[in-house]
Amino acid sequence: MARKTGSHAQITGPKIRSEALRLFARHGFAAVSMRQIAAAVGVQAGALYLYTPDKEALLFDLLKTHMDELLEAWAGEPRGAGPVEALEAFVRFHIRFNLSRPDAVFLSYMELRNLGSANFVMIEDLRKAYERELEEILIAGQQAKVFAIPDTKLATMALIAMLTGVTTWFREGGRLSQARIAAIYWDMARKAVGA
Amino acid sequence: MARKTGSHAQITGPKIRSEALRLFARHGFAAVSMRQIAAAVGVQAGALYLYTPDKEALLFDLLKTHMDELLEAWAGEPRGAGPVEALEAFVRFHIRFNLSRPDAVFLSYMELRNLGSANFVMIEDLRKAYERELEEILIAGQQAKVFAIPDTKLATMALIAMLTGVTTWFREGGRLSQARIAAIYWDMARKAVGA
DNA sequence: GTTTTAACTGAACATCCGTTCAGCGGCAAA
DNA sequence: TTTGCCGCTGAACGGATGTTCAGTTAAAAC
Repeated sequence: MARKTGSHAQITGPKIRSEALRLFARHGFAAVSMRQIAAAVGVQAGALYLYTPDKEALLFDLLKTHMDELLEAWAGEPRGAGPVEALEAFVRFHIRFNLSRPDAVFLSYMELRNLGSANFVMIEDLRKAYERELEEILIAGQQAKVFAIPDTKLATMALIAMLTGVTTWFREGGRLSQARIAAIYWDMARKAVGA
Repeated sequence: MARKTGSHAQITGPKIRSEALRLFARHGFAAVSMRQIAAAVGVQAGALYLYTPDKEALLFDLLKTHMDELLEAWAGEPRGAGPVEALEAFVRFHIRFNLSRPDAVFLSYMELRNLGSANFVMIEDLRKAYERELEEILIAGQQAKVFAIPDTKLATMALIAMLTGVTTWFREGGRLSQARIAAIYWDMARKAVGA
């Protein structure tokens, strides 16, 4: 046997990435074998190597794509005039974006350690760039005296950790809607920075 | 060769747990082999099975011990009279305890998925019990009208995520001392709940 | 000084791992 | 109708995996 009916290159590639993402997020990078991914795609293990040079590159591709999309989406996000409006935009954006990609968020926070050092640094830098976006909002608000923050760096890490945590417990169709959750988190974030 | 000079049972057991904890936290449960743990301990792989029935039981033991110690330490922690004082005690305790055991904290949040369902539920229940401790403080403060929280359950998750996040970036000897960090986080937590 | 026992070795088990590659079937262009 | 090649198979590679166990030795018990 060889290729099944029809041409599949433009289906198989994306499907490998989506199945790998799902499996890595569920069981962890090291716990998922190339054969498991292949089986989920409906293909033999060898075929995966037409789309990725090796297993780590597959993980890196998923993480890099996620971070690129995150930064690009935030860059295209409308935000208000002042620091308070900018912070509200960031809070709502972060929750909305992360809840739309729970698997990728989980991977980004858990599986960085499975990357070689060069790849690790690349993802780490993208993450720092994103954190810097929030910190600049906090610094602007601090200078405009609309925020009261003892340390903008710590506040950045605290807020991001708080917001990202939503992905660990949120379930679609739960007690609260996504909009309600975002409103509550914005309320807490606003108070936390003294605005 | 067999046993080296001296009796080692009371050394080897704890050493297996501490080395396994370190390696699991660094590389992930699935990525660490029994032979790697054995090598770190200074023993052959087969000897590990005198101390644990299998690899998953070793992970479970680490997680269970961590959660037990966490709950026990909090139970023995002095806390003030009112909800505000209790929240301050919780914030400072959580940061101090988690920073003293970064590997175990990391494991607890990342490797639950490698547990069988029975073991998973046990650890999950202990975690819920700990979260409940915080929520009860928030509920008490809400009723006493010293806190202004839209939703105590969400506030619980938000605060714990914020506080636990410290372990992901804190490095001994960094820009800020642990006491200063705890003070800043307490400031933000207090504001976030409207106290 | 002898026996017992606790602590560990080292080899073996079947199975799985990531990765490579010669070959083949189905499709499109000529 | 033939040719060429894209997308994939299926087997194979060396090595690693978790786990078991008969055997061995140092120390403890008598």
